[in-house]
Amino acid sequence: MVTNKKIVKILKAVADEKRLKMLKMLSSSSLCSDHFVNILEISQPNVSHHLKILKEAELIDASKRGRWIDYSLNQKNIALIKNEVNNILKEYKQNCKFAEINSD
Amino acid sequence: MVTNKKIVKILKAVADEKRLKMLKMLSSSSLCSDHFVNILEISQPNVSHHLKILKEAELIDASKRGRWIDYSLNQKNIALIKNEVNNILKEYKQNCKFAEINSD
DNA sequence: ATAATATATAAATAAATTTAAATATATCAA
DNA sequence: TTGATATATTTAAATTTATTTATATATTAT
Repeated sequence: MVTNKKIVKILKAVADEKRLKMLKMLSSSSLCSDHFVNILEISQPNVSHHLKILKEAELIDASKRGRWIDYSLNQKNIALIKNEVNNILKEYKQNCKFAEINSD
Repeated sequence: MVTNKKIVKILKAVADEKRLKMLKMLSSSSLCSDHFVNILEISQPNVSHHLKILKEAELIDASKRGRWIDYSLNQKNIALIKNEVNNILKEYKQNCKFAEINSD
């Protein structure tokens, strides 16, 4: 079961121009952090920070390959969030209980 | 055409626990601001502020009825954002051009 | 071992967001 | 008109998030 808090965490992770671009970049192939540095033209620690947020939201996976770390989309969780967004606005359509909506 | 900025604005509007609850509440019927005050147990000016953010993201509509204002989901834009979220992670799957991803 | 490279972490600062408190506006009812 | 109600706006304070700068860790190549 996915809590409201978790969904908000995921949505917050996506709701950022740079991270949205990073996710789009990852949709074509897995990438290392220096790709983001070069293409988005932001500092390496900044990229590292944004990657951390995406990791903590479990939207991406990291796998070490020698000196490099390959980042890739976590397809399972991506599917999950798509599903959640699709449902957000219909799950309470019927038999709506406000008490339930207002829980965490 | 929907810009990246616009999508991020919408995602930011949704990426908040209170606003997410408000949207869920609105999925069953249109409501006035005091419903949110009572059910979410937050102050009236705070509700007003969150409603403004949802309005500016064009996720909800407001229609005046005497002393009250009825808020309702803007179904057109809700559909839009669902669609965008669904597409975010597949639109660049093929023939991905990073220059394009990194534009606004 | 040493130097170079890829990434992470920490600390400091800047910027954005959220909340609270006070006040304003608009409408209705008496 | 006066008082009550629904909502909005403004300002300030608190909190969270993003960015920068400096430094650390881990791996590889020489």
